[in-house]
Amino acid sequence: MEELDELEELMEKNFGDETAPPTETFQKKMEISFPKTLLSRGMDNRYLVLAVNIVQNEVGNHEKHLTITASQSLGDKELCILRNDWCSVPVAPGDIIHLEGDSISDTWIVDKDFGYLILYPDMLISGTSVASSIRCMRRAVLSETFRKSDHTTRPMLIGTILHEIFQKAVSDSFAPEKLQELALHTLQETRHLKEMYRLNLNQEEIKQEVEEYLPSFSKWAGDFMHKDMSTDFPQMQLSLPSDDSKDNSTCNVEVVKALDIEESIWSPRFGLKGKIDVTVGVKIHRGYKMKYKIMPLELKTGKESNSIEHRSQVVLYTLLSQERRPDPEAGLLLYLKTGQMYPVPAKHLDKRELLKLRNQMAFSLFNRITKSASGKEKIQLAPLPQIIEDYQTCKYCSQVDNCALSSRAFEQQMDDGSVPVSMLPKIMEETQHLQLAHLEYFRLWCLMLTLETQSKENRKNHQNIWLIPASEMEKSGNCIGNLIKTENVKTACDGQYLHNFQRKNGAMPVTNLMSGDKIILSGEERALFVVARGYVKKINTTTVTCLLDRNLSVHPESTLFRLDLEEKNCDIVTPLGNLSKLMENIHASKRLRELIIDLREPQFTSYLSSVLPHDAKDTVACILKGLNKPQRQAMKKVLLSKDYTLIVGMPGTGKTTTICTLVKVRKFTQISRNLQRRKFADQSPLNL
DNA sequence: TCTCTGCCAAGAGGA
Repeated sequence: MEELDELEELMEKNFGDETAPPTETFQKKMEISFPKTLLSRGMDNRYLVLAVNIVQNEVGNHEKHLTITASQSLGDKELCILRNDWCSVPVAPGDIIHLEGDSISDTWIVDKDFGYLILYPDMLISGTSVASSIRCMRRAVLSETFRKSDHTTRPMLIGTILHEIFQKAVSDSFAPEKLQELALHTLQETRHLKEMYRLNLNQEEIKQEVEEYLPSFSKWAGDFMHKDMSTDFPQMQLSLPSDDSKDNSTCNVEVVKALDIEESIWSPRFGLKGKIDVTVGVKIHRGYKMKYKIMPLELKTGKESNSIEHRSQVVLYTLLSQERRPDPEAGLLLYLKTGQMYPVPAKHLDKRELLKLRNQMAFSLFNRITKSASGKEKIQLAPLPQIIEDYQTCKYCSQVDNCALSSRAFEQQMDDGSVPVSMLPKIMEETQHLQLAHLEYFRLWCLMLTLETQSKENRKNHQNIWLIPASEMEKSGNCIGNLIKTENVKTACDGQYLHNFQRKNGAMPVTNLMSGDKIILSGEERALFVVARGYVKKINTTTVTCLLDRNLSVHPESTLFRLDLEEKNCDIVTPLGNLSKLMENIHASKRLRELIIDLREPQFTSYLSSVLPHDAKDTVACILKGLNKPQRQAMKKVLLSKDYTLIVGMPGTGKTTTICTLVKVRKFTQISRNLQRRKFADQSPLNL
């Protein structure tokens, strides 16, 4: 019932009359769906949009006027005027927004030169996602929705390995013999070896390809890393927004040191998140002037494209950086193949356009359900961003299958001309293996899973970390604030650090936190939130021990930390990914579709002897001894099964026991089969 | 009001 109410509220929110003034009931609803504490002023301001009006100004241009409030009572209203392209932001009454810029006498103005509006700022979207939306918004939205357990490719693996080598070298040395050593070491790591095995790649071949990059690493270090004579750094064209316009735009860039690698930043100010490859301290020499900046350095191992996507990623990282330190105003883009480095100034125009893309994406991801235009109460998935007509982009798109599938399942039956005719053949080609029943199944379960997330959306808690002080959150039992580090940080293993914390004054508060809980660690200060993530290892009345993914010994002893439970959100990423996989044009999926959608009856073999090896019989009989008759019958059925067997039973009738036994039997028969195979191999002349 | 289920993550490169 409660979920239905929430759903109705949602509908109301999406389809309320945009221009109507907020009525009493509307305000009441808003109070229910957005707890008052989530509105705030200041740096992390959160405004609730009460009304949206399109207004024509004196010059005849359109403006969007938002009536907004950040006050608890919703009574204290302010005005936000959106000009120029900002008019296109899909903002509606009931939305939460964040505003950057200045407000003069309770009026905010966001135009092409000043200010930003961030829609649903607590929805954090990754920088790479936003950058990928430049070419195709639909692809960006689809890859957030169907995050397939995508297979790594060879170039990706090499990219990952090279990133790691560079990141190690930057805090160690770029001397050729050192690089060689770091490369060898990295190539030997189990996770990389596993990937090579999966991709059926030759280790020596990968090693060779990796080694080809190393001279460029050294060249880059020679060109840009700190040295005594600061005269021969390569010339670069870079002017920062804060530079004097009369100044020469040519400068020398000197990388003084690396401050962090893989720095993970969440920015609820810009609604973004991401990981910065390398955070570097840079001296910019211009004539006799010098500026010191801490900038993001983004590494790329592929073609030296200096593409808009790559540059945008850097611009977005300059926004993330502002969570932790002063505005870097620019970032660096380094192509590891050649050692060529490009400076990327973060201009207002670029930031504005990227944040507008982020808003569009946030809109699509937030409003996933709509009422159908024709049917009165019919609930359905909201339309995805439109299909683009760019054969080149689609050719290399990792989401073509989901794109075509969604088009067939959701769009083509609407027949509203939203699908470009020229793309129809491609869509048919991608989906010709699916029958109507399959599309119907896909449509139904996409909707059901999406409805499930929407009904649970409000329970997400991580915005509490930046919107609610620890002292307040502690009352819920899911947070502990006012913590300081005690003892030294111990390295548990690669990328796992053991930390001890104690209350600065007094004992631990009453808490629900237990050993094994997933937690987010932040500084009590704004600049340090989500500084690490990990698990509670041990907790008692005085000390909490955590295993974290970052070493916090770099922070001063006096730093105050808070620890928040990372609540499990409703995760439909996996089920949606599976749903997408079920529709793939591969044999395994075809078989599963037959069984699951077409309801083909499962098949069984007739004799156990054909599934159990001869010499395994006694042992299997022995394993089965502990089971009762119905359990043994179930086991037999499972062993004879070619497709699947459903075991149905009341609680406590022993389904789990049966499954455990099944695992034992499978394991044993596997061993016994392998032994047989080995015997055969030993006898064969090839000696496999 | 509590239980259960699906969860490591943002980016690795391609044009």
